[in-house]
Amino acid sequence: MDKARVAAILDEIGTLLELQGENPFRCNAYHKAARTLEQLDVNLADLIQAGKLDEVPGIGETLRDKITTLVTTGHLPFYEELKAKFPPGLLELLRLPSLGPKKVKALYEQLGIDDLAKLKAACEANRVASLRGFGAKTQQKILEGIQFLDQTGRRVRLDQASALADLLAAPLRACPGVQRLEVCGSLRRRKETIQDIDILCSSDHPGPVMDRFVSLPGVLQVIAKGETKASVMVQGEPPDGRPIILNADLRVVRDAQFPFALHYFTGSKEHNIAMRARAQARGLKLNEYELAGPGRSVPCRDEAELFAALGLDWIPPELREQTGEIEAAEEHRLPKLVELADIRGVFHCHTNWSDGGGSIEQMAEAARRLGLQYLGIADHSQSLTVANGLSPERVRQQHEEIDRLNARLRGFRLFKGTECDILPDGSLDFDDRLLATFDYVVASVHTHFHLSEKEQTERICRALRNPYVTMLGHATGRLLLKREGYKVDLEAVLQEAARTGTLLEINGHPMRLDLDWVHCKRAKALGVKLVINPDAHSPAEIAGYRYGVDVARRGWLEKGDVFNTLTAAQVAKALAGRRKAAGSGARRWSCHSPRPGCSSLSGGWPAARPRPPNRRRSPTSSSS
DNA sequence: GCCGTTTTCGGCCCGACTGTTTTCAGTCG
Repeated sequence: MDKARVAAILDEIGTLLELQGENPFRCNAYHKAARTLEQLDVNLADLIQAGKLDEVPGIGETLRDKITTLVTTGHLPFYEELKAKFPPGLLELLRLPSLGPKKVKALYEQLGIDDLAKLKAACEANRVASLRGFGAKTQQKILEGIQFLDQTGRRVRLDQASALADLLAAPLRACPGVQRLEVCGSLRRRKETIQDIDILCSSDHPGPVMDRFVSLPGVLQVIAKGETKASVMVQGEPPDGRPIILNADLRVVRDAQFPFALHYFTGSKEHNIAMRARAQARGLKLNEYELAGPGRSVPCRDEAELFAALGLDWIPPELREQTGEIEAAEEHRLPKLVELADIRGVFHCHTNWSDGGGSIEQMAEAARRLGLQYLGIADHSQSLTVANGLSPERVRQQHEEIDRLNARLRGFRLFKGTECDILPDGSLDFDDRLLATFDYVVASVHTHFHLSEKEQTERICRALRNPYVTMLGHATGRLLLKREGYKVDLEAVLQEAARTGTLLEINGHPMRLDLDWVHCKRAKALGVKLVINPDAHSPAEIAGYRYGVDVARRGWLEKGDVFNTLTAAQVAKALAGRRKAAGSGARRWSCHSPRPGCSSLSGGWPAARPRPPNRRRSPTSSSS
């Protein structure tokens, strides 16, 4: 059983124990262990094999044994017995706002309600309001919550939430008396999907900004409104035109409290708990209002001073996941994270030659307007007929057009690429002679998602061994909130990428954001270089690489870890060297030395070990 | 269920808000 599934089961155990009325700290231990496993950047089975699972913080003897049983046998009698005690629909009830384990338990025990349909019927028959601890308002909230769940799955994509948050924040900033205002929470940490928008502002007169907040356009319902805290349900229309509904919270504090509140409401929860513990170890108390000890308060003008007061460098919000950032900040070894402005070009872009919406020239103009120096054109390959994949003949025609454009464009460079399909057996959709005519090759899986993990992993690893493959596109094929990725042993893929010196793509398309930040961290540890691409299918989508930069930052990546922070000249040289080496059978990046300030690998970059020439030809590939 | 400069038992972050209650439990972040 894989890590993600184990984590999901532990989380569910925690919730079931809550429903059973167990000690909340025992329940929390399961939730915490689930989070820890999700963020673990090493292979779980390897950890068990090495007998080191209980060295992971938060995993003791009991959890070690349960996790080991799950991973090795695929079952856990404890979980199955616990689950059998409750009807399956009960967990669904917990997704409703204002319903926690205690209320769900009461509904089940007193009214026999064990799914959303029964709950809705009971509310409509006015049977819920009369229960002890419930009332007319709770009943109404439950009904509204059910309606809300029907409309949305509660989480939305980062780009959608960002757009909505900007719309909410702008008018609040302009409110009289507002001193500082920031969007906090998972949006500030740039998580891939978002459940709530948290807005924090400082003001000596909270009234006007609170009133403005609950009357903003798009507010469907005011869930709560006190003197300094309000919560609303708000509808927005992000750029893609599909309406989304989200919870948005506003907190107002005094300006002197702002840095503490900003830190507190940015999270993550685990990071905050560790910071509180750190304060406590120094005889201080840290909460959303202050850092204080007996009889004294430690004033801080901003977050940097707050971190400094606890002996830490300022930790960028993206790193605040309690995965070692506090220790790194203490030892002054936090990474200097890659920034949006470091990206000088992108490689994975489609044009109207395949399934894109813009011409090559329009794409180049859009890239240039974004301040990029170069753009790689990587249209689909021949077998992806549904996306109008290019035949070898059309590839040659496209190359002629790119040559013509390059002769005309001043101070901007187009690179010839392809997003070449990885066929089910791991061979590529174009033969090596044709592949050799591109500046670079993005190899991607677009079909046969159903293969077993072993087959899929072998398929991808075989593709990476093709010396003409420059980078692996969207490594898991996931579509956020829509489709799970295919089953693949990413650790094996990362190891193969390290061995072959293949770049790994961080797909910045906000619907994908693939690789996950956890795997970025692991890739870096293995010495794999990454490349941030927009997977753009229109000129407007090129800018989407910014979300890939967010993922890279969450994955602790620095400028030197990301291939497309190189200049056009450096990229041209690196790609040419790589192609030449591929032709001679020993692929190796030959390029400049890393720039000062970049984290570097040994020698040029990326440093691949030489490997045997590719002796295979794709059985299904066409000749050129 | 975990953990230990509070160390093998007892603490585990804690404050705002709501709704139901009549002083507080439950939920949320």
